Amino acid sequence: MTPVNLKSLAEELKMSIATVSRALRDSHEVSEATKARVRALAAARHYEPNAYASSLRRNISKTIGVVIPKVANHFFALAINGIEEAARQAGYHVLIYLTHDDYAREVAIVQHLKGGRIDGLLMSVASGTEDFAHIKSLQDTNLPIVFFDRVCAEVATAKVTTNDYESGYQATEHLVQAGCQRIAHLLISNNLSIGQFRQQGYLDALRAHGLPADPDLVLNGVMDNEQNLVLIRELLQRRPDIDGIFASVERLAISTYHVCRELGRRIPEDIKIIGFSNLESASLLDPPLSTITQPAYDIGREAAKILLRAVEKKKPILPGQSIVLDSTLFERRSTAGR
Amino acid sequence: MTPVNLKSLAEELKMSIATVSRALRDSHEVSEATKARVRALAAARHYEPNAYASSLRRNISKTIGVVIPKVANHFFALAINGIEEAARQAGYHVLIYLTHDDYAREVAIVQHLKGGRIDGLLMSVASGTEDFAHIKSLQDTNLPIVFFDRVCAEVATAKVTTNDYESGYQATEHLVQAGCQRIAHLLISNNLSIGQFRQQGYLDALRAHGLPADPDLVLNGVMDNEQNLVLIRELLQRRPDIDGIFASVERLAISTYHVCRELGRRIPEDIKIIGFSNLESASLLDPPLSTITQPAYDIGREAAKILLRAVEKKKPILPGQSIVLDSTLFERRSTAGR
DNA sequence: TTTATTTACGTAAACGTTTGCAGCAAATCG
DNA sequence: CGATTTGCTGCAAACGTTTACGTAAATAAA
Repeated sequence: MTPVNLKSLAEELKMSIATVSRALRDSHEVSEATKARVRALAAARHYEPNAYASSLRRNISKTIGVVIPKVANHFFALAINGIEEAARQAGYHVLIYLTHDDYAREVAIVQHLKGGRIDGLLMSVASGTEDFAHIKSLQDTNLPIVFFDRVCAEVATAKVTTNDYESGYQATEHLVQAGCQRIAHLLISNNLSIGQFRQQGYLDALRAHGLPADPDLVLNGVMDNEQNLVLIRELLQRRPDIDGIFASVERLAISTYHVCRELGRRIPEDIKIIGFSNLESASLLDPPLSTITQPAYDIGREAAKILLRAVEKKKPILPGQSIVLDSTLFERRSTAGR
Repeated sequence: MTPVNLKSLAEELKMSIATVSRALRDSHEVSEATKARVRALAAARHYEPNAYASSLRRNISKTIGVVIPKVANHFFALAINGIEEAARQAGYHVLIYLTHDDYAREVAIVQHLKGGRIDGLLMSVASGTEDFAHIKSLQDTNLPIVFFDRVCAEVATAKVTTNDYESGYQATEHLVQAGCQRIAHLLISNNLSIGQFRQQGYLDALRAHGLPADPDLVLNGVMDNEQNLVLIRELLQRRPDIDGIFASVERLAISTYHVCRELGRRIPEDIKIIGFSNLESASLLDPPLSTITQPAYDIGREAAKILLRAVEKKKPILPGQSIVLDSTLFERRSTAGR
């Protein structure tokens, strides 16, 4: 089967390649009559322009990259959903890369992206990432970057986040008002900025309500879920006075449920739990889990919009374009008052 | 900043572009000495080959496409995870497209992919798709395609699925053995082949255990979740004799939980439920949900492997390469016997 | 020594598209 | 009526890479 490209169309129409190209791009330099002829044949032959030739020539790929830690996670899945929606509307394609929260993988991926494959990048950094040279170096190639959720403070660009400090404060206050006196905070990898904000909200809420801030009650989770089960079990056994748990990460809330079941701690009678989560089934858990839920879809969509706007206008992205969206606290039985 | 490409490297090294290119591709036509020099400079300049120029020239993009209905769904999220893993290992990139189970979108996406942007396609068809001309037409361009989970029988290629018939049979039998006499089957869009297989397994299991097959007990769900709640409520009210539910789709199982809660039906005392699901938190639901769980990650990975093997060897994919993986039945309290 | 073979590199033509420039007719203006 | 503009089209050069082919020198074979 002879390939269908500008050349073959031009030959069949007995005009030059240039005219065919212009006609298809709806250039004003082409008469309506020839445009119609060209379009008709292009449609008949199911012509699709070669994306790579076009990208090479125009130095524009109509593709954005998304680098995230994982996809099997409601938050990121919803975010991708929003990103894909915004990209599709703008006629962009979406390349996806998973770091699995591994610094080395993140570096390799970012380096690879310098090949000019994408016009812009959306990123949520790996929890293990402490050095940002790879990202800065990518930005130096004039590639627009927008961070979402797990942002990187050292890189000057727009960030789309949620009100993590306030959410941490609210969650803690919610537990206090439900009657908790000893509230633990479970978070992951405190070098992530969001973890720090939530932790600060937690601390300030404790202080505001006259509760002591006990470092022993702050647990830094790890990547491995089995290990987290052990850590949480140790914590609950070492400190039987804990009567409230604020989990900054969905996984840790789930793990806490498992440990409580194992140890025979009743939720919410013995211990109350609230966690960051985008679980659809939170209300069906036993007991229904109180959550702080981030607007994940909107985060993805807004981040993509900012990025695409910059890409289209070829303007640099300024930190001033950052957006902070509000999370929502859903009160359910896991924090029911006495 | 002057661009770093083969030309600039060649100039600096005072050799031809061809030699630089060959050196970087480790061609045997280049001496080790010059290879070393080239590699050193390339590394120093952080050279990354232009992906589009390379793709254009070699007619190979090192990119595969993934077209799925949605991503905010455990099954597909895990599948993507497997796909990305296999792709990364083989040095491939992953473009993602969501159809939202919309036929028109699927057609548009597939048509768009004819631009030569990808070397191969992984696909799980939209539930609304009944005509497969768009897919066949894409396959006619010699693009290798592998289906997974929601396959398309009309297109001759490899498919990666689970043992849906057996799973439907087992799930139904499991309910029978737990004491159910009137078992309903909730599925979505019966034109999907997987739905048909599961339905057949359901019917055969009923017959094998001497239970009548009542068409009134088979509910075809729709896209809209709110609407499904209404349908399920109607069914349970119209047929109070229903004492078992086999949900072919995770969402329908969740909706059933909500309806049961609303109607005051106790699970598992009044009604037992088992559903296809990849919910990590199934065991934490109230009550824990018995599930048939598909090996989603493996499905994605195996599908990607088949595809990539064909892409690399430039060989067509034969239906004979299809794989059927086994799902696992997890027995939990929602189907506890009397 | 002559001839064949190997090694290492350069030349230049592709891949399909976009676009500055030129050309050429018809239309408009001075 | 000549000069200029306007509308449409073609020519050809890019974009950065890969690779068939050519070639010169070095080595091996005769």
